[in-house]
Amino acid sequence: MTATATERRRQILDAAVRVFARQGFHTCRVSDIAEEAGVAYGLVYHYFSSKDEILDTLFLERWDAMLAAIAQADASGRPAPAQLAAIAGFIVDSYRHDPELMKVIIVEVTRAANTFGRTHLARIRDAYAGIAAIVARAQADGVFRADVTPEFAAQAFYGAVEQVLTGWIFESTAVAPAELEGAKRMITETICNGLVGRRAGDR
Amino acid sequence: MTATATERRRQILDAAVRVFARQGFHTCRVSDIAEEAGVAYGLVYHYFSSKDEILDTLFLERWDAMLAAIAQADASGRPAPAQLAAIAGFIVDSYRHDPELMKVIIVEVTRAANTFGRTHLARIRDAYAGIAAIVARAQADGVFRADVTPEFAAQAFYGAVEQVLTGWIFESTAVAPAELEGAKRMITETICNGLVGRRAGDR
Amino acid sequence: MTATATERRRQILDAAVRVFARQGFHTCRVSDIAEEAGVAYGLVYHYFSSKDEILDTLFLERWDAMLAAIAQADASGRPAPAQLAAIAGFIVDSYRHDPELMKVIIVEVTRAANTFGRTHLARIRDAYAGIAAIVARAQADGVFRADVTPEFAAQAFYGAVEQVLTGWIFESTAVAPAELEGAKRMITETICNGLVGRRAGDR
Amino acid sequence: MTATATERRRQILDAAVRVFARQGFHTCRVSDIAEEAGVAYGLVYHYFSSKDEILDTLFLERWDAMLAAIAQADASGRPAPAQLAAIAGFIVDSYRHDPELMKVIIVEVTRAANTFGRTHLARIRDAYAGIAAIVARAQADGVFRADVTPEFAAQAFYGAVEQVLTGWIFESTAVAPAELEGAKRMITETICNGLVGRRAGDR
DNA sequence: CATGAATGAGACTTCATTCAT
DNA sequence: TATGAATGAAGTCTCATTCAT
Repeated sequence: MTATATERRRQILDAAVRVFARQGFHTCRVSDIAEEAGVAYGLVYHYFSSKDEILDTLFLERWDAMLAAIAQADASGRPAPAQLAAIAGFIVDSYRHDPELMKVIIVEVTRAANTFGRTHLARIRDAYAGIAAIVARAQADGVFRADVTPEFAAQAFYGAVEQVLTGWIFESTAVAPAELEGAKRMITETICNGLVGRRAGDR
Repeated sequence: MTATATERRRQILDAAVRVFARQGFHTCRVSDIAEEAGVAYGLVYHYFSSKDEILDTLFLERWDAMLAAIAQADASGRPAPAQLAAIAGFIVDSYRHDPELMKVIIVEVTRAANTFGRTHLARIRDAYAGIAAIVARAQADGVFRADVTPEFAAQAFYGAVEQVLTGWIFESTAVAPAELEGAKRMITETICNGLVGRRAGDR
Repeated sequence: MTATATERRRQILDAAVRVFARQGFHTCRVSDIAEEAGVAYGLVYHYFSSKDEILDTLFLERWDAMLAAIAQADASGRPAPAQLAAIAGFIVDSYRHDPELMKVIIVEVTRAANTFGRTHLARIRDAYAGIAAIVARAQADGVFRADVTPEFAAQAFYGAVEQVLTGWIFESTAVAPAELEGAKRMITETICNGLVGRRAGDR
Repeated sequence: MTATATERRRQILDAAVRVFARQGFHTCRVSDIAEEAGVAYGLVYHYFSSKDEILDTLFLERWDAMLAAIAQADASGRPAPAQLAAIAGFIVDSYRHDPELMKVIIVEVTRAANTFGRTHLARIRDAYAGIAAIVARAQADGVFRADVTPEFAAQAFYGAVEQVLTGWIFESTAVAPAELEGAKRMITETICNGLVGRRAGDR
């Protein structure tokens, strides 16, 4: 049974995720990807025009899902904290589902200011803008304070999430499910209510 | 008048900052650094044993200052929010003073999970630990809530700060002083009191 | 209605002429030929054993016609200048009829001393020898001077013709019919009677 | 005793001539040139930015000498046939002095319509134009017939010369000095006075 | 006959590092 | 201390050819 073109592409993409995560984009060779995928060297170039395009593809696939998640949270009509919680949850679940892919995206793209980050800057900013929009609406509704700009709030929120993932990425061992779930709660808690304490609990 | 050995080293380091910031560590060549510094190619290797060592030196110089700032904040005896504000202020001021150096450190080291970030992992974690210690004490004093782990809080705080800097790094234009100052306030405000609102306003 | 095997071969050969002329033999890919012919990649290898064989075939087809034309001129019994004029005319008409094919043959074969020119050297020399034979007979008949060797004369004649074609080949625009006809006359005129002037005008 | 930069460049250029002549530009590898020159692979790229540039340099060096020879012939004030003889002589002597270089220039540049010939088209045409200018003046002076355009005459003359060299290039053995000298005479004789015979000899 | 995916050897070029002067 | 020529390993990408369907 032969693989279809789509399956072959996926086979190579999946192998690339593992190789990029393990060795880093710059350090790995295209031959590593081919070997990991179990295909001939040249076949990689049959499906992708360059090593760059493989990473671009991986990023765009996942980032579009991210943008969709943000859009969905925005459209859900739920309270802003719940919307932010949904976004943080989506990102953490993305990590739980495929930590290697998230490692690649964060390390090689969203934080690579001179290479892929620059290339995909507009797409990346779309995500920040989506989060900022949620914040802005909550401010207009009087739910969020107005003395923190929506753009700043979005950066702080997203930065906190990404840093938590980065912490996991730097660890050698797998992250316990409880820690993943705990992180979801703590991110939203921290960003929405702050380290000082919860408003709801006040009297 | 000939430059002293120390001055020559500094001359090369400063040139490296500009080149790394402009082109990225992997993309630039050692000859680019030499050219930017106005010295001969081989002289770079007289003062540094490798290209890596240049970046290592730049990182360690600055990161030690960062650790010192954290230690100083920790030892200041001020309230935890003020201590965190001091740290955020230190980082933002570092960016104001030398945005290229901060760009290099963030883009090429603290976020480079497969290369320099791995090399300097212990040092980087020292910073997180220092922040976490501040949080932990505040929790013990009942100033900070206890349902967010100090380690997590440190990640969130540092991640928010670094993401704000990353936003500036990705911009092509210089950041206005007012924005820098505003960021200092908003970081601490957001992390300590949350987006929902200030406790001080409650009664 | 399906194409016959012969038609398919021709279809591929004709496409190859256009591609070789446009991009050059070394620069084009077999896939370019297949695409130009509108057939599948692998089909080229069903009809030809290699890329080389395609060019070999194109050359031999045309060069055999050239040898036939020379032989026919030789056998015509007309005066040597008329025989040379017939050969020059044949070559120029070949260009008029299919400039791309002549470009390919000249650029990729007769002038490719290290590759195809070496392969087809014997065939190419047959043409020079045929022209030389005409000259030799004219010398024996006292019509042509004897202090220019027939081999040299053949080279000069053929070289002049090929250079004229090369001039056209290098031009981007089509050659006017009048220029083609003028060239026929001038080639023979120049080689037979020289630039100094026509014998007929002498007394 | 170390070689100067100029000597090293020359060493590589000379090696390239031998390799290009032996194997052809497309067939040889840069490593062949380095090996032939007895230098490290990378040094070739220290002196030349690409394989192409090596050939460009070789061509331009020689072609500029050719243009100078044509200009000098043109300015000599001698009769047109003597001027053409001087040019033919220069080219033949160039071949005698360095047959490999002339092989490379002819095979890889002046006849390479899709690659280097196209690149250097303007320079190549300068030579034809220089020869045409000599013819045109001779026509104006009534020395050359006017019913052959100067441009055509230049092509025929240059083509005859280049074809004679091509004949030598295709041979495996060295060309006898007598043949070289004979060629000089016969080229001019043929182009100026034609195969039919010399005007001067008429009565 | 026809298709186009699969193979893998090979070439150019880059550039960190060394070293002779 | 200073120079920049010299080294050569390594990597990306190309593309002729094969082959399973």
